[in-house]
Amino acid sequence: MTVATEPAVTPERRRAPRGSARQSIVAAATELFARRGYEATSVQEIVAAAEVTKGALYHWFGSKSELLTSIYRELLAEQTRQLAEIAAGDGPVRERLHAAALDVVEHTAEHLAELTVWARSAHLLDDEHAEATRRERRRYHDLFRDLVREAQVAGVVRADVSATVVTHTFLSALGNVHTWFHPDGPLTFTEVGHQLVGLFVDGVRAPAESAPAGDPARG
Amino acid sequence: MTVATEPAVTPERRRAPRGSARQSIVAAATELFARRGYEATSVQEIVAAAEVTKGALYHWFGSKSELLTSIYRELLAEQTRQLAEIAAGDGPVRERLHAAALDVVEHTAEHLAELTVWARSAHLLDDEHAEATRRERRRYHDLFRDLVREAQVAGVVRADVSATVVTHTFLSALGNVHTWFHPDGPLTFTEVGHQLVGLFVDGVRAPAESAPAGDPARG
Amino acid sequence: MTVATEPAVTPERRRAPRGSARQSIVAAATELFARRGYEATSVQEIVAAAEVTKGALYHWFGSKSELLTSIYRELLAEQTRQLAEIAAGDGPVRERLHAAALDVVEHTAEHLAELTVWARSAHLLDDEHAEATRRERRRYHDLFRDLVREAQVAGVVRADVSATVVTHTFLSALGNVHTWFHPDGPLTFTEVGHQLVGLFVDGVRAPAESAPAGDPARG
Amino acid sequence: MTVATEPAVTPERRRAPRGSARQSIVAAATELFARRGYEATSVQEIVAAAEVTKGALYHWFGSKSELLTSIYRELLAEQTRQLAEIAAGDGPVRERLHAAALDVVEHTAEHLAELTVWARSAHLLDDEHAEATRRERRRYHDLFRDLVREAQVAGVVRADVSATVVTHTFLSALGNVHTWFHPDGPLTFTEVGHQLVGLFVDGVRAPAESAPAGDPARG
DNA sequence: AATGAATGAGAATTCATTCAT
DNA sequence: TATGAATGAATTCTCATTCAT
Repeated sequence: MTVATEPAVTPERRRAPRGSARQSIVAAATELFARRGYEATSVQEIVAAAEVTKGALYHWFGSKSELLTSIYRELLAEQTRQLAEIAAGDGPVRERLHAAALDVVEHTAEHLAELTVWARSAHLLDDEHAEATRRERRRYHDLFRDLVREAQVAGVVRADVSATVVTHTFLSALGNVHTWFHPDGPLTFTEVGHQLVGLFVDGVRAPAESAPAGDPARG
Repeated sequence: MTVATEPAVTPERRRAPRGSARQSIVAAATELFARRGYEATSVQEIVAAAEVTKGALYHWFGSKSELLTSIYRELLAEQTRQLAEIAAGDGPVRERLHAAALDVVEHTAEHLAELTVWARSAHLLDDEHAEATRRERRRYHDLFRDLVREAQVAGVVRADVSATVVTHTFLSALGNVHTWFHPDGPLTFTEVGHQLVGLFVDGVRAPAESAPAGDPARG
Repeated sequence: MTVATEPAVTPERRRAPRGSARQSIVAAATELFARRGYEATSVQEIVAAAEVTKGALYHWFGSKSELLTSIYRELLAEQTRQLAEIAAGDGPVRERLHAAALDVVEHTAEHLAELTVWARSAHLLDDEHAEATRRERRRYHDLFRDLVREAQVAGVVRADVSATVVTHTFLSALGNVHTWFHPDGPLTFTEVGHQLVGLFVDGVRAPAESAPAGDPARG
Repeated sequence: MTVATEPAVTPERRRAPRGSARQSIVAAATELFARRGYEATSVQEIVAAAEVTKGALYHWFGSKSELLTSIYRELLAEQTRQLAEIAAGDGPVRERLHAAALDVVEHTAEHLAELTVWARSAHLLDDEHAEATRRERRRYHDLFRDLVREAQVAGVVRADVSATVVTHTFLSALGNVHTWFHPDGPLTFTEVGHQLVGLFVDGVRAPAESAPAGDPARG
């Protein structure tokens, strides 16, 4: 109070525009996590890339895992919003389900890197963070499963396999495209995604053969 | 124990003689990696659980990653052997493909924990180990894909989706059952696995509806 | 806010006006320092508990140590005031000394928590703060010692032990009651305090035995 | 004792003689903790002073607090051993009690620095370490208290003050000599200690005055 | 075939404090 | 009379690995 450290006029700002640190951190972390993996990326590297200090990072995020969680939750929230919108549409359920499936494909394509990181590192999180995310993830899953159920009731989707299994299968087949998809392969991610939806809907069986009784594949 | 890993003629023992430290290490590591993850398990914890010393571990394994790799390669080798045998059988391709699919399910069920570890941690390995495993993994994949191709040629599997995509989809759907399967749920793993094969073969579409022209689900 | 802390006529405000942040800070810090220790309490925790911001704390106190020092100096000032008053009384020295001793007991009982903090953390302070407090503390000590000396001269207190040792012993025995006193034990703090004064005055020797010549305990 | 840390012939030592790291660490830590305080001493400083690496320190001690605890427990064990021996002697209880008191004084004098550290920092320890030490500390206290009780029963020590209070008072008066004793003052520590035992035994009252009825100090 | 003390580099995190507003 | 984002240096601790024995 007795010390007037700074005159009224401040000639120039020291660093970046105020309040932008958080964004830089998220951007840098997303990029680094995606490229090198969560565990292999040190907090030091993140702050260096974001051009902020460690203190700033810990001002915004309580821990490295909270940072990871934050990134994922934003993604998840966006995707959930989209799915909820599609599911609440008023077209026939078959169309809504199909649109939902394609939406998952699109979203996965757009955020392949982040989702890959998540898939590999979620198990490292402490319970606190894991729990919150699990609830949100579950909400997303339930939304999709309810759509599948609606389709089963409407006779559009086979009812001899539980909606839960159908949902998990589809979502995890997509959620792991990162393990084998190569951007420089013959197909774009979206093409692959559409083939995948096709497989999911019709199965691998050649059309000619379609569903004869006593099929051994029915086990 | 029930598996005779030892062919009649073995010129020299491959590795560990009578009940040695090596086995304890592998057992302990498998269990810990599965329970806590590879990165979260320290070498110290492994040797404590295996009741051996660090020196012993480094006597048998050059590094922590070599230990992880060893565990996975043994699994992979066994699975590849079985698949090769099935693929080389002389029944109709449809049956061989189906048997192969069920075999993947069974094997996955038996080694869920180890496979989970692998799925999460493979990306952490140094190039040297990664490369060797990738080659073997690729061999397994190719074996399966060739079977799919054979089935496509025979008109048993639809040919409008690449055999590679079909293979990856099936394998990764199965490879990620660990993310959602709960042993105390209503279905056993094997039941889930069979439903999964069913889905894979016939798709989710309700039979009645089967493949009408101009289906919107066909995009 | 509901409390009118403001007497009608106050020439100038000493410090905090109406229910200000300063009081919340002192209250919160006292409580936290007492419960968790000075070093283990972060400035962040203090401001959270006081429901003010860091800036506010640093507005009122130059540093964390100044905050600690402030708390202690207020206590010390109060106690010194009381002691000075008692010492300056006009009763016989024996009575004044006894009253002083009981006053220490009462005051210690009332401020056990804060005094504990001080005893544990004073050594951490930077020289500047340490010095100021040391002088005041010394003044308090000297006041008590002078009373003891007066009592020695008057033949009320034994003269074969230095007044300084007597003073320190008594004050430090009391100053460390916190290490062993439990509020839920059989005695109240005040009862313990009185026993302590009794011990201090008469010693532990059984009265019957009192002071025979050549007592081995005198060694 | 059973371990001969020093092999007869060692061609050349890389650094210090094998296995000596632990001792260097304890020595360095004791010295630094005593001089600068526990919290103010960093692990870095300890290893620098001990000429070992951080890893070595953490090989021998699980944490900084474990190191502190170890130092104190050794001290406590030694003191307890001595006290037990004295208490179990076969002289009259008055003599044994007196010997015990002097032993505390001697031991405190010898280890003033370490005990000071402990007094100031014990409250920082995590529960695990605190608990173990508390039990041992309690054992020491009980040993002393039992001796006091025995003396009370024998009529050597006044019985109107609980043995527990007597014990605590004496032990904590001594345990806090560090707060006021200056080595360059007029008295040696041992002299002060003996005066203290004298005070403890006979009280501050001048002999002539001894215990008249209705003494106000008895309140 | 194994020991286990020691390494050394680097990890995440904390924290009192500052300062533009 | 505050605010709170940002600092930056220090802190404790971890861990895979080595190596003399």
